Amino acid sequence: MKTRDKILTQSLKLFNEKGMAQVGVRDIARSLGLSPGNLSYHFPKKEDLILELVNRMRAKNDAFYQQYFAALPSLARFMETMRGIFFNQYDYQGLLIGQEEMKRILFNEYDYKAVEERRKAHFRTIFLGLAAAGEMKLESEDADFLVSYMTLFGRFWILECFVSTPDLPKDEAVDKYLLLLARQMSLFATEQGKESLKPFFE
Amino acid sequence: MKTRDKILTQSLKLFNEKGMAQVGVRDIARSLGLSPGNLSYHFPKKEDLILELVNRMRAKNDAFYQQYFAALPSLARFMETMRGIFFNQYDYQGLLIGQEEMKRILFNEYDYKAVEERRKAHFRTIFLGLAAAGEMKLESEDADFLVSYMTLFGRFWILECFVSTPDLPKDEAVDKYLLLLARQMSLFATEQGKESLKPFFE
DNA sequence: GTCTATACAAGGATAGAC
DNA sequence: GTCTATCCTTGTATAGAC
Repeated sequence: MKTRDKILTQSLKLFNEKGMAQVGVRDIARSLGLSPGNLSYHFPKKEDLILELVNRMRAKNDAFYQQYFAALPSLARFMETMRGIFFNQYDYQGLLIGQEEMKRILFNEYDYKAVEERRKAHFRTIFLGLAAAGEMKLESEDADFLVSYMTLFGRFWILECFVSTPDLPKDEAVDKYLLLLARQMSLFATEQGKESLKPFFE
Repeated sequence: MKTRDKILTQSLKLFNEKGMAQVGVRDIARSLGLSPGNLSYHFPKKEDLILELVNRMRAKNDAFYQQYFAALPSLARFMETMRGIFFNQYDYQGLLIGQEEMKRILFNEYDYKAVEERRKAHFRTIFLGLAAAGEMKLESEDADFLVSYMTLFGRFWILECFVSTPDLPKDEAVDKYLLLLARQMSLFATEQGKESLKPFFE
């Protein structure tokens, strides 16, 4: 394993354990038996390290969405997709919980407005697809409402999880919030859609 | 105005503008024409300053809830209460956006598990009261579901707001998320309850 | 009680030797 | 690619003036 990869793996581990702000570059270097300067060689700024981790997390999330769009839409497949994403978010929890630092870093790096627009359009496509497939019944402004719900819930379920129940194991945590998501979806599901959601209520 | 109050007011202003982590004790002192040591006299640790601000925010929130419980429950009055609280949260945005630091500070200071339990019980009381008053129709696990929704939404609407639309003015921001809340409530509202919610859809 | 001056430790970052 | 030495900023603490 290359030093660069070792640094990334170890950093994520430490960030997940103590939070990004609580882990210094010296901590990371020491825990790998490297000099702080060496770490600076691979990642000039702590920010560069974090950004690389963010990109890896995003790549995995994107893969899940691509998988979803590769076959016919159903609420069951939507929920499976979100399950994969929730687990992925859990694995990168350290990045998602340091909101403040994250926000600053991402705002500098990306055109964040465009990213947000894509994010919204993305979910809108998913929900309209589910309606077209007969899984959901969406009237006038229901799609907008669900998109707003999903962007907030999909981003902050993990923060809520670690704030309100810090000791909940990974599987239980994901199941708990997937169940909440399924309940919300079922409020707009057709009979067919409710059938599709059944496995998530057991 | 006493120095102590000046410090609190100015700190909140700076925290709201740049975030807690980006504002140092020296920044606060300089912007008030004080020495850093003087600030240390009034608040030995930055944490003490933040905790005092948190307590002020909580006191205001509590006042809104007390007002709600002082009269008969209705969805209209519930929404009015949340409006007051949302505005208050907006005014203290700097505290609520620095999640990571906040979490660490609060976990050290309070029995956070107990606080979370009270928070949940609190919303449960509100929703069961609304059901008893004929404003909502709650079946088997609907109350649990709404409590989970409300704790997450009530805590993170403001983060979502500043992440996804950083430039939205205060009034529009609060209206936007109150509307989302009203939509969610209306999914469980009786005819009477829907009537009560009408003003929030205009 | 209120404030200034100052010192110290820890963190991010960089320059330059090997 | 790796290391040492060094700089600057930040949170924190304290001695001592008024």
